[in-house]
Amino acid sequence: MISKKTKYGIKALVYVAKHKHKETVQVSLIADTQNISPKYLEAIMLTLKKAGFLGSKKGKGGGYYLRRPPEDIKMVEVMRVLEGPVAMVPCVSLNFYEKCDDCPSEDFCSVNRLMIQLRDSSLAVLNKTTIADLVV
Amino acid sequence: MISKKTKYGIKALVYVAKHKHKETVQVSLIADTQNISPKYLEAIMLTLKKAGFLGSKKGKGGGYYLRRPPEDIKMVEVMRVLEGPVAMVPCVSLNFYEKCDDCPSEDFCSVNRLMIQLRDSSLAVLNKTTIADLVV
DNA sequence: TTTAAATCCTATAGGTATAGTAGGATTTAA
DNA sequence: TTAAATCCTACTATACCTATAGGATTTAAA
Repeated sequence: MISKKTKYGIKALVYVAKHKHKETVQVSLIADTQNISPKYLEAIMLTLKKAGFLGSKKGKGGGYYLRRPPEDIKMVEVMRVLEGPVAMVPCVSLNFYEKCDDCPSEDFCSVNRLMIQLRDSSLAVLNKTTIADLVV
Repeated sequence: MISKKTKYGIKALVYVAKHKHKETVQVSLIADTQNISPKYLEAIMLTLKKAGFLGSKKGKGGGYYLRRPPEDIKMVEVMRVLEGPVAMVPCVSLNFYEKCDDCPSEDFCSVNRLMIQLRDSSLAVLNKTTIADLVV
């Protein structure tokens, strides 16, 4: 299960992507139309900005805009920023690798190989899908 | 990320599957060899028993055994029992469906379609893999 | 110059799930 | 009778999620 943070973040990115390049979109507008808690969404937008997906303009008439063309933003990047690793165990994560405390060797771990397959099947989807694909 | 419960549960099933049919395997042995907290594993084994994967024998010389041939136990069943839904959002779950509070319509939800693709790619892996495949 | 609108930032709280632990009840082979 | 094993209930500690609160800062426009 993905977190609401991830779900909200994707919805917000798609919403912003529907607007013209550099046209600012306010958090309050996104929150209203997408049924998201405004303050919570604020924090999510900050995260997406720090990750480089969004730019912002402060003050009256300000808001957020996409910094990259939507067709260039792969969902795998978005997921890693919002949700974390694509892999379901740290020991098969490409970007967030960690050794398991309980496994003496990954080569002989029964779970390991299954998780690699799941990771790769998810990566295939997330690598070929972009924000532009989610804009209807 | 899957829970340790799921990881431990899979390892335990695979461990039991390596033994002869109806030969009992003790929780303490699995816990020792797989580096799992014995009491925690106890609870997991109970879950797997109630789900029909394992049978048990109480008392001295007792333990757990597989109730079904390992090549008949699909990983998708195991995952659903231990981890819950395969889908990453309830609104695309086949076995644990729930409507989203925030979405007025699933047809127009940008997240929905991506999550269906992720679900199906995971299902493809989990449907074709069995416990027997994880036994080396 | 003032005001309102907007992002930005920190701290905190409440709820829930995870990963156990504790202690005993029950069953069974030897 | 004893020891070994599953079975069962209840509890705890920690971390994470989902916000909320309150303000600081910046900016356009009146």
